Amino acid sequence: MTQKKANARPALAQGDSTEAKLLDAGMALFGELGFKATTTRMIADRAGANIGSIAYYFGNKRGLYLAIAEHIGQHLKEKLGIAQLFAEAPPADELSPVLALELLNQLANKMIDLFACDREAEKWLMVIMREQVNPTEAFEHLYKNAFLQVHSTLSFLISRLMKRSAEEDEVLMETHFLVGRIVFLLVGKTPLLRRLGQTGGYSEETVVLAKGVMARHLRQLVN
Amino acid sequence: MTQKKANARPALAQGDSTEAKLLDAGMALFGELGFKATTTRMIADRAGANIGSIAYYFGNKRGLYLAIAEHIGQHLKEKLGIAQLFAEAPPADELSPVLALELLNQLANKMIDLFACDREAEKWLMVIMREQVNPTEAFEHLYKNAFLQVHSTLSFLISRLMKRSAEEDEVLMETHFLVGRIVFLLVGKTPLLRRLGQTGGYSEETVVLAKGVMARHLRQLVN
DNA sequence: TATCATTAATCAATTGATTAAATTCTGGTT
DNA sequence: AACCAGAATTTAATCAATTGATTAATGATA
Repeated sequence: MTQKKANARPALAQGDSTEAKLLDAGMALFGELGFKATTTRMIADRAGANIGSIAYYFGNKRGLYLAIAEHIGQHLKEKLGIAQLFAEAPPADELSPVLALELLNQLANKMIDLFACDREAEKWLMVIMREQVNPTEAFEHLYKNAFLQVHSTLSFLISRLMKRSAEEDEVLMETHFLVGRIVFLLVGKTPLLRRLGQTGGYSEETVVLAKGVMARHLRQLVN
Repeated sequence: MTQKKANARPALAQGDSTEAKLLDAGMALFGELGFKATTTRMIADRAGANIGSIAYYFGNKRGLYLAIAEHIGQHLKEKLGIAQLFAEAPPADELSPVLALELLNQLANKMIDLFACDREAEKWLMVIMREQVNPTEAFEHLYKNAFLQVHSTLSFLISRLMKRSAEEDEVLMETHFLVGRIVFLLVGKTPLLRRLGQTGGYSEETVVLAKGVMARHLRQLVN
């Protein structure tokens, strides 16, 4: 029996506590290697902690994974600032196509920066993506708190742009295609860098190019 | 020492031989679960073969994986019929934008069918994608014989469409965005089906919709 | 002192690999 | 056809290494 703390974890493990270091290490490793290929020893080593501490704080390996999934939704929303986006915008029913395009461009650019450049976010973005491809226990949470948040925000803006209803399949498909283009900057990073003759990571010019091409695509949604 | 056959395998293991069944089973499992999460016992069970036969035919688990990677390039080229595409087309330097658009639409539609509907191809498509995300020994082969084949064919057609050089970064980015949209039909299948309120797989109408939206996007490349 | 936290050691289960024996297949000879 | 020797293939059992989990002892903290 583990009498330990089990539940009732302090709101959001902060700083350099063992618990926080395990979450960070796990996020990086699960994102890079996936759940099965990541061993508890790797996590403990990377966190500079003992293997036993995983059980102490999270029950077991899967418990740590689920705890990580719960954090990711917050990370994503903070990074993209979806909340602020609407705070400054007018009420939904009087959002002009012009302003919708402007907001859509802002959000797309933020997403491109995140998926293409943010070396730290890269890790947990991959956790989200892996979970969409091979859903496990954590899928529901990540879908609802991460994927759907972004997807529905985008489809709302696109619906205003196209002067359609946000529930139409065509709007959803456009949204999915939009997300696919950006996601593939991360998922297909290795082959694209090859194609571009670059090494290491995307150059500043490449990111600008991606945003430019994306902006043109978005503009053409209005017609 | 294993004096067995080692190299010199009969061109392409056919039919219901143990070797072919191991390749099939491995393709499905590696594609679904990834290399690490797939055990040799799973493969043997699914193939209705003995665990030892993996070593007998392929040396070890990794050998089977690499053998599978070598088959995938052929599968892909057959399914997309890239060879035929150009057999019927005029020489490269006199390919009009109109015809390029037509060929591009054909290829894109074939890819959509493959990524969205082909339950059998789904497995080894995922092997290709996994390898682009987390390159291993098999990356070089799959990139050169699968990914690059498709990517360079698409970028050539797009370059004709945009009246640009096929080496320009903007053409490569358009190509990558095109591939990303289609790949995400597979990678993001679970969340998109949710969004569309469908279960199981894409409906016929959804596939038609995807092709229609894609066709509009391609048309807009001409401007 | 009593709770919280960390550590090292150990356990059972799983995994990829190996082996030797058993079985099937093949070509050549009578 | 019948037979057989040798190769090819399949099988069951076993091995060492790795893995997630557990435990009891120790250290730190309030």
